[in-house]
Amino acid sequence: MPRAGLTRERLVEAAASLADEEGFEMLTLAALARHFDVKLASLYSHVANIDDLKAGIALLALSALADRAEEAVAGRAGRDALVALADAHRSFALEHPGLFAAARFPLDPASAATSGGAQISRICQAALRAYGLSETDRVHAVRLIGSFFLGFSLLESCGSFSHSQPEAETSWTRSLDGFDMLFRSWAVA
Amino acid sequence: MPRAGLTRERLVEAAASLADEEGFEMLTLAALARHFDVKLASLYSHVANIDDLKAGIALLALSALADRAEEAVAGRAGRDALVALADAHRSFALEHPGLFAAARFPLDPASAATSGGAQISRICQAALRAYGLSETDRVHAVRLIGSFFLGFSLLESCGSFSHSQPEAETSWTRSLDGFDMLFRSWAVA
DNA sequence: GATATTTTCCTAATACTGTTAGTTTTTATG
DNA sequence: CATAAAAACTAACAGTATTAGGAAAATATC
Repeated sequence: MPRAGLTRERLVEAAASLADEEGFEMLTLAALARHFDVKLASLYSHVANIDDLKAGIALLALSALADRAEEAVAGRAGRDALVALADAHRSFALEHPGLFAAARFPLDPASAATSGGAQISRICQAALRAYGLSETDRVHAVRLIGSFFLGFSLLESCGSFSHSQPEAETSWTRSLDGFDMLFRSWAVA
Repeated sequence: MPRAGLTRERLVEAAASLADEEGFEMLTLAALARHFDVKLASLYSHVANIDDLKAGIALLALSALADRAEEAVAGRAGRDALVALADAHRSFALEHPGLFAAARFPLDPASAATSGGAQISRICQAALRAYGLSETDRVHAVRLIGSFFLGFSLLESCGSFSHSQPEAETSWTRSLDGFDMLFRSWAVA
């Protein structure tokens, strides 16, 4: 029998696609093996176990989100940068629910520190620079919008907003306008 | 052999405790059966399957959170009500991580509509009444703070804030002060 | 109180998933 | 070509969820 040509990278990428299609919770080594038409135990030459695979997807997801965020804020400042950053997060969550879920898989501190997560934090910091906030207020602002992006995306994608008027979209832009105003009011003289 | 005296209610409550101790993801029918010193299959006289059990925990969690929220806002208005409501959410998330996770288990529309979730939404609406917002702005405000409460609690409990200064607590109160200011600026004349 | 009935709990069996150990087969290297 | 390394396999085991059907306890009925 010819070899399947498996690779840790190919496995992680295929698993990421499966997660987007079927849900990160539904992801299973057995399903991944079936996808490559390979026996389940064969995967263990490339990943240590299922948590290792999931950590790989998490890193991929954080990296992809960081790329989007970086491109979104490039050449923008102030309100424009804030809105672009926000939309990058939200569209990522809506287009890649599996990756978005994977991004919250718990990582060991070492991987976390060098992951796209830390990168995203820096990008957010930079995106808010034009507001001229103090050091600590910029941290508060990053945590505020990060929490909001995450919470809103979660609630929207599980349908929490779909049974009341108005559209989720409207609340999104209204909130972002509010944050813009708030951060301008936080600005130091 | 004497009977164990199982009940759907006892099962759901014990499972909720297990979820708080070991994590909602780690919850298993087998572990629950061991807890009651009963065979696994015996549980099926009281719950339909594991999703049914999880849905039961979700309803319990939403109801418990609604109770906390209701008590928190009682007799308070404006900023006081907002902060009390926020702290009720955050303390619930920190004290009951398993229940907090369970509260996001997907429910069928029928259960969801009569669950504590809908109740919490109404409590939030009421808590913001003193700001004198328009109908739609009150919906936006509820969605905004709901997203923030959820996102912040998630990030805090997975340690996202613990590797940078200042304390998460500080960002929490700073953000709530910001929301108070924002909603006052949204108020109609 | 004896009998019938319902409910609870059990045993047994099946189907998945994840994991490890050890073996064969392919590929790369000298 | 011979040999070593890596990839994929077979086989086995443990854990979880689920269903079917049986025994026994609690409950209802006469």
